[in-house]
Order: sequence, then C-alpha cells, then structure tokens
Amino acid sequence: MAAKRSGAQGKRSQPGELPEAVPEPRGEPPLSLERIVATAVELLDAQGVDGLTMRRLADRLGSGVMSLYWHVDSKEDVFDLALDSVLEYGGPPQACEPQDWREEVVGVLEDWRASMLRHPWSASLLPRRALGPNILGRLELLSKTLSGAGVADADLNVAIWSLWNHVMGSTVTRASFELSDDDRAAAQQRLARRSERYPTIERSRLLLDSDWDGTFRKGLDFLLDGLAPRG
Amino acid sequence: MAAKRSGAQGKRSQPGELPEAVPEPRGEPPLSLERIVATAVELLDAQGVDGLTMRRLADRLGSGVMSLYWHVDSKEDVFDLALDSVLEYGGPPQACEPQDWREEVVGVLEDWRASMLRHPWSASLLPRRALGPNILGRLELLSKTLSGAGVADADLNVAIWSLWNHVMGSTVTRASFELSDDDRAAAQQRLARRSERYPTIERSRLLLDSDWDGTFRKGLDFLLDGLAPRG
DNA sequence: ACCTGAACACCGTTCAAGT
DNA sequence: ACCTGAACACCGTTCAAGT
Repeated sequence: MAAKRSGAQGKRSQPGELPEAVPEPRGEPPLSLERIVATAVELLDAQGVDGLTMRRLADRLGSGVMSLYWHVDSKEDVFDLALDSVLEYGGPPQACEPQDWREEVVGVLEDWRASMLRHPWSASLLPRRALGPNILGRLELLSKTLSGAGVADADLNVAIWSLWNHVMGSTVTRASFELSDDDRAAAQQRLARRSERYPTIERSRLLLDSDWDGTFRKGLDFLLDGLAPRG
Repeated sequence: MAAKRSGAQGKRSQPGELPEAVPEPRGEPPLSLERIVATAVELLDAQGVDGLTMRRLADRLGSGVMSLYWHVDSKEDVFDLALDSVLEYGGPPQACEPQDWREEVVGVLEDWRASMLRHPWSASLLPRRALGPNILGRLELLSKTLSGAGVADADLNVAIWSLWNHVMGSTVTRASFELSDDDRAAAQQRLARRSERYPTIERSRLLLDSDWDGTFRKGLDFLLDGLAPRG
C-alpha cells in the first residue's frame, strides 16, 4: 500500500565542491523508490506480470534482494506503485478548450485507455489493487467532469463505475485476446472443429476479427447516451 | 488448455455383483479429472486464487503432488478447468418462455453474473484464460439471442464484447472493493485526509457506498438501448 | 539511515522409477 | 494406465547483523 518514507537524500550540486566532478559517473546510482518503481515498470513491460520477481528486480538494480525491503513493504507494494506510476495524468492533450462535457469525458477515458495499452500488464492489475494518487486523481477528474455536466449526485457513483468497468474491461479483453497469430488461429481451429456446437460465434469470427477500438468507442457512446442528464 | 484424456474408468453398478456392497466405502476414491476440478473449486472458494497450490490440492485429494500431472498438464490447466466448471449453464430459470429478446439477454447475463459472484475468484480469472466449453456455450447463447433479435452481423462482435466487458468488469470491481468494513473505512480515511485533493469522490463516498447491483443493471440497460437494432 | 547474506518455508515441474 | 518420491531451480520474506 504505502511505500516507506524515503528520507532526505541526495544533496546534489552543493556549491564549493570540486568543479569538474561529474555527478555519480561510476557504478549504479543509489537505490531510491523512484528507481525501484521505474525499473519495475521496465521489467513488467519486458516480461509481464509473472516476470516481476523481487530477485530479478534487485538484479536489474544492482543491489541485494533485501535492500528493496527498506524502500518497500512487499511485492504487492511494488505492483501498486508500478501501476499507479504508469497512470500518471499528463493533462488535456492540447491547448484546446473542451467544447462540451461529452468530448471532455471521452478525452479523459481515451487517455486512460491509451496509458494502459502502452503497458499491457496494467489493466489486469487494476482490480484488486490499492488505489494510488494518480488513479484517484483520474477518478476525481472524471467525477468532477460528470458532476459539472449535470449528472445527479445520486447517479454519480453508478456512472463512474460503469465507465471504469468499460475502460478496464475493454483494455483487459483486448490484451488477453491479442495473442500471437498462431494462438488465435489455434483457438479458431478448435472452434471450427466443433462448429456445430458454436455456429454463431464461429461464423462471426469472434475470436479472430474483433474490432477492439470500435468496441471501446461504441460501448462508450452507449453508456454516455444513457448517463447524459435527462431533460 | 486441454486436460489429458481420462480413459474409461469406473464401471459402477454392473449387474450380478454382491448386492449389499456399498460403492467405495473406505479411503479416498481414485483420482479423476472431475474430482480434481471439484476439489480445486473448493480450495479456490476457501482460500482464493493465491490459495490454490498443486501441493495443497494434492493434500486435499489424498494423493501425491505428481499424481495430478497425469490428469492435468499444468497449474494453468487447473485454473482453466475450475473456471469453466463454475460457469456451467443450467438453462433458463423457469418454464417461462422468454417474452422478448431484451428480457432474454438480461436473463442470460444475470445468470452469468450470479455464477461468478458465487465464486468471487472466477471473475478475475476470466481474462487471459483459455475459453472452455461452458464459456463458449454462454457466448454462443448470447450471440444467438442477439442475432435472433436482429442485431446486424457487423455489430455482433462489438455487442458481445461490450456485454462481456460489462459483466466481467462489474463483477470484478464489486469483488475487489467489497473489502472488509475495516479496509473500506481505512481507504475512505486516507481519502478524507486529503479531501482537498479529491473532493468530489470523497463527497460521493465512491469507495464506501457504491451500489453494485444498480451499476450492473443501469449500465446493462444503457448498453442494450444502444445495441438494440435500429428502426 | 541504509544495505546485506543466510536461512526458512514454501513454490511448479522434470525425471526416472514403480505397479 | 496410473501413481510416486527425490530433486531442481526457483519464490517472498524474517532476522540478525553490518556500516
């Protein structure tokens, strides 16, 4: 959940030192929460959720395994921090003012989805994890936008969770069914072999040709149609 | 993915045997795929996803660990089979004929959701897993119903995945935020402590009072409104 | 304040062997 | 056809200790 305090450290560039001295040119920089989280994200990007191991993480950082535990409470903690770090919000894309609330909501959610697609392990980690500041920030932004658009207080939580589920679901599903072509072909093979049992999904090539971006956009439109303040 | 063949076995109740003989009264019955899967589900219900261990599973079955591997390819295989077994479809609830396609779809999805809520680990296993016959059967049923209702072929996959994401998302989210009261209070505490940063979600008590059933039903209605064949 | 190695109590799975 | 134990190559984390 909460990482340990990382006390005051790194008194870089004090005046009156050797002028030529390059800052930390040799060896690894010292351990820090930032470095641990950044390296964890690298490892997750490279090897997936199962690839993240405390020992491997320590190796990449050039430290002993147990050194990590001074900065971090547990492996769960590392997951929480990596997830939240990947969901940092950069703010609205342009200097362009949001024209209308609906465009604004779509923008917020598309940015969220794009962040998760950049790190395919992240969507599957979204449920069951403690919510970090960036995730809470995104929820707050979404919530404020919807509220400002006139969604009644009584409907606000329903609206937020519906949208959250849609973003998470469409990202997770896309990641899990975007297998290698071989795997997908094999899956459809198995399906075809018993096409008498599953004629409809075999005919629509559900496991082969699904349009993930379209699913996201259309589903989102339907939800927003429904959530739009009445009147 | 596919469990190993479990050859012909169990020639129960042949005629002309000792009439009083109780079938297998002493000791454990022999290992079988069915018994392995059923016990895995028990273990998952009791201990959650992390609680399922090949060694613990073997213990419960009264066998050696490696005996499992004759019936099963890997632990992944056990997960796939357990997940699919929990999603067996019992058919429509009553003798009542479906009045209209929309009611039928709602019924199919509510049954799906109910099955997963009975086994809180199942929703989180739904993504990333090979689709077993029961899951494929449910997809086929859903697909057929939508198709029969007039949803255009071009929209069919989008419709199925949107509904899949909604059912999975709402179940997974509910399970992960239905923590103990203590945990939930603590989460809201942390939120309250920085209520200046997250005023909206703090005010709406997003992490405390969310109405999961309402979210499911309302989100589903919006999706179905949107997916309904035009005209 | 920060880092370490040894040790503990586990994992999933390979393998060669038993019946 | 079905089951087994020993062994391998790992895990996350506790602990007592170093600087």
